[in-house]
Amino acid sequence: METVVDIVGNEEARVQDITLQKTADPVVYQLVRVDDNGELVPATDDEVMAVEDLLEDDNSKGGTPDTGRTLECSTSYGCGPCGSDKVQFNGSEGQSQVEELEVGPEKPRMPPNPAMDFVETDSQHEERIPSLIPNASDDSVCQFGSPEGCSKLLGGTDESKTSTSATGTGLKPDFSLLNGEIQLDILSVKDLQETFKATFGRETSVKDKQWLKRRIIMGLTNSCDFSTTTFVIIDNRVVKKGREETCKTADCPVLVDCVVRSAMESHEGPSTSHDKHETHAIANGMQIRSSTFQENCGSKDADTEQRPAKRVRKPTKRYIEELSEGESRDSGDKIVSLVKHPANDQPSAKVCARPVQDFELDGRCLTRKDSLGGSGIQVPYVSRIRRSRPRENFMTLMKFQPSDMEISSVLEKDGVESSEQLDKESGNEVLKNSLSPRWIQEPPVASTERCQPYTEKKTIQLEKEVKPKYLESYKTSSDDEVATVPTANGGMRRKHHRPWSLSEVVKLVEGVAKYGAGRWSEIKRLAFASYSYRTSVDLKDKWRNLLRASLAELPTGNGMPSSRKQASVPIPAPILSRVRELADIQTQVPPSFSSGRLAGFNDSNNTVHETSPGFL
DNA sequence: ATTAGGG
DNA sequence: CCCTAAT
Repeated sequence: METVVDIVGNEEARVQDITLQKTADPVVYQLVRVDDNGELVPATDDEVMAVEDLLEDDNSKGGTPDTGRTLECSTSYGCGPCGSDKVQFNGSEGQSQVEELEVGPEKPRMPPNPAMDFVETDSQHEERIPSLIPNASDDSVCQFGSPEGCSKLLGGTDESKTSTSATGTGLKPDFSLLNGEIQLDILSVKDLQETFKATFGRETSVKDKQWLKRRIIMGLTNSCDFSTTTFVIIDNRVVKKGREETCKTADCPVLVDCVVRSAMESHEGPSTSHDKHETHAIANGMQIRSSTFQENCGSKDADTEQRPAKRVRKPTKRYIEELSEGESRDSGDKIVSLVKHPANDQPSAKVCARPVQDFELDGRCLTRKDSLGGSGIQVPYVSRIRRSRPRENFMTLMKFQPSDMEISSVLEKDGVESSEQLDKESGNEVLKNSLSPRWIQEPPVASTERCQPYTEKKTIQLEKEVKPKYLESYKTSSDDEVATVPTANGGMRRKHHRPWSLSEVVKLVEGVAKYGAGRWSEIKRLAFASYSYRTSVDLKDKWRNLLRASLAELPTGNGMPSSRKQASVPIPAPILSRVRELADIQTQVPPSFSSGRLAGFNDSNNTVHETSPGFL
């Protein structure tokens, strides 16, 4: 049994590129897996994430961006006669399988571009991606789709196909400059690199003129058609074309080879033909795909390139936008909101507090088609944001850390930072390095490792021990949407009570300290950007409650037990006292009243001061 | 659209 | 939390 992963619709068949695009554009992934029955099954969220992790890891490793890469996954599969697992990724544009099929015929008019050549450059540069792929069991693989602006996606998946729109738009400013390849020939490497940059918006370190030329030409031409690149990962290895050998070796039961190739590559030249074949053979399950691939390219032409035309990479809409506008995030936000997953309600443009974070979020739009066959509904979601219940996690943490000490220390730090930190700790985190499912972090080392020797590529392991149940729970827990429920009187009511986590409370307190009570919208925007739920009204209400709680606590004397309701999340005394202080400050505006205790807070702008520990 | 308050 | 009045 082999597992095949098809990545269709990548703008380019290189993982690296995909990775890059992720940061540059919202990327839409479609992950579909072919199960044992040969049915297309939507990949699970975890699988999608796994793929993302893979990509991210790869990216972080930092290879040369421009070099081709090979994705290799070593997974250990049993040798048994298992059905093949296939996973397909389709670009947003492509409709899953259907799309693939079309591909061949569809593109009669291939541009003459040079194919991309991984091969040329690649071989030297190959790198392995550290990632993962999972286990053999039934589902595993993932596929990445072509990155595209989400907006595009949303708008219509087919844009890409219709070369027109995309192309037409702003992508080509450079074109004029360069008039075709002719000029490219006389350019120096440096110039080519410049051009490359101008064309693709990113630097390249590649010095190979040919390569650069091709890329540039592609970039320019590309607009006209959409590129569907297919990566085929067979077993776990992704190989570029030309690596037949590896493929062959694949038969080794344990070790699987995943071959990734771009569709174009398969067409490539002379030697290619048989390559395809092999690939084909190798991946029994996937015949369809491979065949389709081949078809695609047919004509090639004038290019200096010998290879049949590869599909050209079509710059994504977003990419174009970025080039022209230079603005990165807004589309992302829009998209997100469209999708209804307001990870961040407010762009929080004013604050630079956490641009990076936001960007990360925005930049990634994950969409999955739930339906098989590509006709389905797209279920978009922001990928990496795993929202779990902060509170639970937090509480867990708290168990180990005496609340008072912990909190106070946290408070001592700068407000924002501390709160963010808390967040991370609480598992709300968006950052990838935050706690992620263990299956990603602790890959079960597969027995397959041994087989690896084949290539120099690095292997990645995709963990796929995700169990269905786990997944289920995951899904349910991750819905951070503000689920609303129609009420009898016709209004909408929030479905779930969202207990305030300590971290949220801390944030709120900090926010009040910084911006002042009453400026809820500000606090909301600045301090609660990551909590899309929690409206400014919520903040206000919570503050009110906190205030009450803090006051209730004062009367040391007596009746505390009955009068005071225990909040679901006990608010640490230090925080309550802090609340009190803030309240005092607010009300006692007059500076005249600066007692020693309040000294630090006289100024409303005041950030947390670290003095007087006793204070907190 | 945001706030303050009451329920 | 929701709802509403007042800004």
